[in-house]
Amino acid sequence: MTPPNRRITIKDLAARLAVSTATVSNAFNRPDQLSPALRDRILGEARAVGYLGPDARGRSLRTGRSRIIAVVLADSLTYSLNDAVASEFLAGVAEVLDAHGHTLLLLPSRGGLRLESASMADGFIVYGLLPDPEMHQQLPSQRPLMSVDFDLAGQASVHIDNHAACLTIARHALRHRPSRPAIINLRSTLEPCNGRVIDQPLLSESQTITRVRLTGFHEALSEHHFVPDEVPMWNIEENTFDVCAPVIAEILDLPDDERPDLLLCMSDRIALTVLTLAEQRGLRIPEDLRITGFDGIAEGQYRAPRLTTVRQDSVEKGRVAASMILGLTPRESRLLKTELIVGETAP
Amino acid sequence: MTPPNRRITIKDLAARLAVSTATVSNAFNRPDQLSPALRDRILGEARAVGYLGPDARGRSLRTGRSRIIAVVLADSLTYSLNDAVASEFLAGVAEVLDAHGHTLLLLPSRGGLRLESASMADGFIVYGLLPDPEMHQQLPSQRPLMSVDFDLAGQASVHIDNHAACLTIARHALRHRPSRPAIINLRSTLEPCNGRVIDQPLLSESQTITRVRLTGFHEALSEHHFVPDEVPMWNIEENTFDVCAPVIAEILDLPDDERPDLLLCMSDRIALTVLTLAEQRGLRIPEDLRITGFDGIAEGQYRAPRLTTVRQDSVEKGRVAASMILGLTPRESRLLKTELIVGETAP
DNA sequence: CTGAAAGCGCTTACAG
DNA sequence: CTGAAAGCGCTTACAG
Repeated sequence: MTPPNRRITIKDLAARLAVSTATVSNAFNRPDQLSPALRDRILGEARAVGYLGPDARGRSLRTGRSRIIAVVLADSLTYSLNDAVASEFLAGVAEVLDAHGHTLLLLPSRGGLRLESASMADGFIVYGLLPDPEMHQQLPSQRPLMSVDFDLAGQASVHIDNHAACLTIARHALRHRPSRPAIINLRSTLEPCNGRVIDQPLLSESQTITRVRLTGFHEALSEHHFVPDEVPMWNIEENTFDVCAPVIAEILDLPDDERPDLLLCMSDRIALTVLTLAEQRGLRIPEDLRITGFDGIAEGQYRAPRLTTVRQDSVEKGRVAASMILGLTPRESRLLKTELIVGETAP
Repeated sequence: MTPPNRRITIKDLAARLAVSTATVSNAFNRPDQLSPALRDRILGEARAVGYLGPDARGRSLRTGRSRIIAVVLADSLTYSLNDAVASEFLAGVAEVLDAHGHTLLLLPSRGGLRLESASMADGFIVYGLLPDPEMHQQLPSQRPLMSVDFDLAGQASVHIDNHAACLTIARHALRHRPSRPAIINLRSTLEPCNGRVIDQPLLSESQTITRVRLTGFHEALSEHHFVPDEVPMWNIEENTFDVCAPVIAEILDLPDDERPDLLLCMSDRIALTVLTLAEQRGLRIPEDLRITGFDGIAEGQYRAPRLTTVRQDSVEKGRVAASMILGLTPRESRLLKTELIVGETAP
């Protein structure tokens, strides 16, 4: 009898049944390679002794494949898991992986990639701009890699058209001409800045999609005869209520004749924080303040007033990325559609 | 020269440097086992040829450890990733794993466990009640296993005291005596039911924590001289806005003299949906309708009116589960504290 | 301080 | 239809 504590292997099973390990393996993996009777005998014995099937460690070493796909998250795991946009993206990835017998490994990128387990994965999806641009070179170069929401030299990527989306929503918002439009950026400055942006240098368009969004806003402002450089801007370092709140309080607490009456926000999280703080201050939306967001998260739509925003289909983004990494879809860069949602915060 | 396409191994490196594979391995894993000079030479050559370090597949087969911990999610991955409570839990797990050089594998439980990759993991955290109670037997029995928010025979678990928490919040809510209290359950019926619960049999306390919550509500109602069985109950099958909304609309659209004036909800998601739909109908909160939630998610607090609810620290729950599975904390069942949060929906 | 050798559990061409 | 054998990449006692 196999001692209960020891792990049971294909070899044990083969010995008990006086067949070869190849036959046991075939019983699990290639039913056509042995007679049904023998297969039943093997699977029956496996059940009887509590053998759950070939161990993934041996299998992955032998075959070179683990059926694990890693998503490398530029932001911390804590942030990513609590952010609606990132969560939807992951749900889309997981959905496709699951449907094709793969599982999802979550890899943080802070403090260097954790190569030990990373080298387990069959492919990598890098989500969002990595803190260190060289970091992707720490990933096994022979395995498929793709990026989402930013570009990695020579790799396929999935994007939305941030410029067009921002142009569209800003044009919509500006049809009702504001007296004092303003912009709230998300991580757009070269150096961290949580507050008003005056002369701080900004990241370039190739460095962050939020800079591309800014260009879209600016273009629409120009069309409406505002001078983009004169439109006040604030910047926010992390897309969470706690980090947004003080900056937004600063904006809303400006004297009435300085307080913006249109806020173009780079995320729904920012816009929702504006909404909450504005309501607390008794400002009327949209009469006193018009607000636009970006992303189209559920929280912005399942409330009154609903957010005017651009919906990006993050779930679909995840599905596309997963399909490509599994090779179900040709690995080529894709641009996904966005949709203007007109809510009550900027009708 | 190693052909560029072929994976580089410790063996290649050893050959190039005319040392043994043991020494190359030691250069990466046990710096004290070789001279600094030799180590530098090895690591330098590794960098030069693009060798990223020992492959996890070989290592995990040899050592029997992968530094991967799997979280088995009772609900679908899509739901779990988009649910605030589950996301916070995962964030807590990920935080501790990350700090200790481990990574997180997400395993859905629908349609049977995906053993192929599951057998890779060093340990398992099962979150929420599995669809099939026998399912955990499909997990390797030699590796650590623990359950969260439900019990698995003979395994450690992490819980909150749902009974006490619900007793506390219901007592608070009932201090202002309602005319028509009612309860909105979450997945408490034996057969799926999305609507009013009249005679449907309920799950037992050992089957679901929501039944335990119900008992807490009932106890407080009794104390306040209500007859629990006469207090109307509704049930909701999935904790999402879309599934909640029709049931809640049905409740709020009752004639004024039948509509509850206190709704004890088993989750913040339910309570927030009540709030949104009540506001749309022009009901005054809390004058016309008092609402309590459960969970204490951010979305319920970063708004006006804030939800009266019980805060459970899901992040901490994740941290505790991860610490135990890694063996940093003794693997024994734990009961975490909860806290009553008095917001404006039931002052 | 360094190396030769065994073996983790598995799958796969190949031979019979 | 079945089995003997090789080898995936690695680490670890052990010998020198």
